[in-house]
Amino acid sequence: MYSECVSTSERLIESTRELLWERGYVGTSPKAILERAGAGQGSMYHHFKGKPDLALTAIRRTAEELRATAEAVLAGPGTPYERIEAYLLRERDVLRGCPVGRLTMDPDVIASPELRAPVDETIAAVRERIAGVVEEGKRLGQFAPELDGAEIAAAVLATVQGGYVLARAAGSPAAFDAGVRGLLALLSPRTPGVSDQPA
Amino acid sequence: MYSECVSTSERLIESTRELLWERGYVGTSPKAILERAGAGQGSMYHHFKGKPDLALTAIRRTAEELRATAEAVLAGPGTPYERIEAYLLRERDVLRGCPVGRLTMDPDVIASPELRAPVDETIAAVRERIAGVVEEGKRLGQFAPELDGAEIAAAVLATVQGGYVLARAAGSPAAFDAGVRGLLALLSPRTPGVSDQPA
DNA sequence: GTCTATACCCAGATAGAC
DNA sequence: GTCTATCTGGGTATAGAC
Repeated sequence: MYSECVSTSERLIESTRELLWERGYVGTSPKAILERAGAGQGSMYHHFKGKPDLALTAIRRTAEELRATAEAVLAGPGTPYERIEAYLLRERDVLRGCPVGRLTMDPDVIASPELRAPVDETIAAVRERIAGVVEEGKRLGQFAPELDGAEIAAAVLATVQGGYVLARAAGSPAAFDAGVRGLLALLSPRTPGVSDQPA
Repeated sequence: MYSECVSTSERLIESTRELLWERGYVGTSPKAILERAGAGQGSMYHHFKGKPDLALTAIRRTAEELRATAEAVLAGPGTPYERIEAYLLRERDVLRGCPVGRLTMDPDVIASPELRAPVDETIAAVRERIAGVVEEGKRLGQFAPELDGAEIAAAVLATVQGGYVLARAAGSPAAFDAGVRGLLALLSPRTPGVSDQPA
């Protein structure tokens, strides 16, 4: 219920973001959005051309937010391994899943190039960012030189996205954590030159 | 269009399986099922109590099939690493995603213990099966003894499920393949006692 | 068993009053 | 800008004829 904040159009966007996260695109009706935003039909069609237009605005904002969050962790302090570790271990509302990744299971989103674009671009950007960190780690001797940065990045991102699937299937975040620990164990720097176990 | 095969109830189930895979539970209407099955309203409500009942039957069958497919590969010939490799590299219609995993993004499936149960059980079973293979590999010295079978299994399954997400976001199977190759590189047997590069 | 008819509410959008 | 009709079609289910 965003009834008490800022402009009507803002409340519509934020309500849509929530509902897209909770129920996806096909599962979200204009009516549900309006109820949550505390607005009437007219407001929505005044500010937006329709459901796809409003959803596009909401998706773009969510995508941008996710990108910024990932960037903050991946550009943070620490060795490459530590930054990837921080990305994987970052606090998440695991059972809610990824607000961007879940859209890939939405037939109407995938069918619309416009709606899919922000999803695609965001995931690609994060992937490239992680790949860069891995390459950096290779130069520092923290990762084996035969590893491919882009492939490891894909595995890291996939573990996160797939972790959500396992967790939601089981109704518990435990499976997500297990997958992350498994990947970190495999990724753990072998060259004892740079330790990931300080103190 | 299952109009030409077996019984009406069978056509209803198969049509539902297809639509659940393509569009998920909230995106699948009884009407669409009936059209694809070439049946009328009456047939559906004669054989099933309603949409949830029919969906449950369809989900159970899909789940059982997936379990059998995974079992066939994981119980196949080869070393533990080779069997996990075979599982990861097995032919998949990547852009269609996982017919079981996709259901975890469906709010109505997650909200219904009955519908979620087969999804949960199937994923848990495959996970345990993979964990067993990893433990076997540890005993053979193919995997490092400090690895946790259950965690590696979660990472393997998550890489597959997440790989679908990356691929669908990009509109190309390449990202799935990259993630799998990345994981296999990390998983690659280090102890040269057992080689994964024959010939 | 299968069909059509009917019901009722919701999805998505438009029109026009305030 | 926002509201309340109003509209057309679809989602989901029931009733009852064949």
